[in-house]
Amino acid sequence: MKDLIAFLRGKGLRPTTHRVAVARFVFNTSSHPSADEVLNSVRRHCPTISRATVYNALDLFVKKGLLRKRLLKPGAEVFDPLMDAHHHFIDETTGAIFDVPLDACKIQPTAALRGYDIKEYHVVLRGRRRKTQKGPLSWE
Amino acid sequence: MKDLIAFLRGKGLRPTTHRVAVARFVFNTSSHPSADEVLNSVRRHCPTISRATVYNALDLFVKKGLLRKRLLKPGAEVFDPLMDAHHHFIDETTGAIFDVPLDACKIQPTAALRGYDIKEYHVVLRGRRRKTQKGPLSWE
DNA sequence: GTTCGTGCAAACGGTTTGCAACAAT
DNA sequence: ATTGTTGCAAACCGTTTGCACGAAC
Repeated sequence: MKDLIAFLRGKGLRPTTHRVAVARFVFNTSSHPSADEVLNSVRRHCPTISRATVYNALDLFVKKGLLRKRLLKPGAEVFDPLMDAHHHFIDETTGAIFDVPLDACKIQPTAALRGYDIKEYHVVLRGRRRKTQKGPLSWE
Repeated sequence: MKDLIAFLRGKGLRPTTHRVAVARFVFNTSSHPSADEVLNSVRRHCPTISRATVYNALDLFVKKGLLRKRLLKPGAEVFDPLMDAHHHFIDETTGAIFDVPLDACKIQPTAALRGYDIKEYHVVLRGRRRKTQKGPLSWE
């Protein structure tokens, strides 16, 4: 993808083959993959890439503000390419993680939160996804 | 503590010395410790206890519904003795985690959440705690 | 030729597991 | 005797680090 190369270059990152391979996967999924899932997926099309290179690329993307690392499942941190503030829904039967738009669950901070300067908040919803819906995001 | 022994026994757990030592620490802190922090604290008063015993006790407490394991900081899961649904505030300067009552941030689910059967939700607030407050919980 | 990127392997930290000894019932 | 509990050590898994080679500027 041409614009991925421009995207990386625009952020001051040299668009090396491996970096682009990692970027192509991680910026085009909403599956919230762990680093090892990224590694395995990228290896399908780029079998020579090493674990360290994937970790380097992901950490670099996080440091440059292209990607976010999130605590959403036990055992491994996951990567989320959606940089705008938003929330998450976790299907407790499948473990699948869905993005939820920020305004889908606005909170009303009450007096109990006096004493806290809230810079951001993140809601994790848990439950089951109804089967009648289609597509990963009901708001798309 | 006498009632801790009764508490454990009431849940079908034999109140062994080590189990009570773990329980005494973890049910009387709101510091959201990791398993290793529990180990180190318990070892101060019970130097012989092994890592496996602490992990066993904590997992047992979680399985019996006395304790909750939470994804609140990177690197290690933390334990929370507050079983009623509630939220958390994380001070981004100190990393300290504070409990926040459930009704302190009620959410208004919007139409965007059609398609999700929400069983529970958990809000993580981030920011800074104002110094003028005292005590770990502004609602105490 | 100096910096940056890569691969490999080792190290690391938190957690889990296998096993033998022991205590409780 | 059977079951449950403990300690030790090793294994395990995700991640980080050290280092040498190679590519890019």
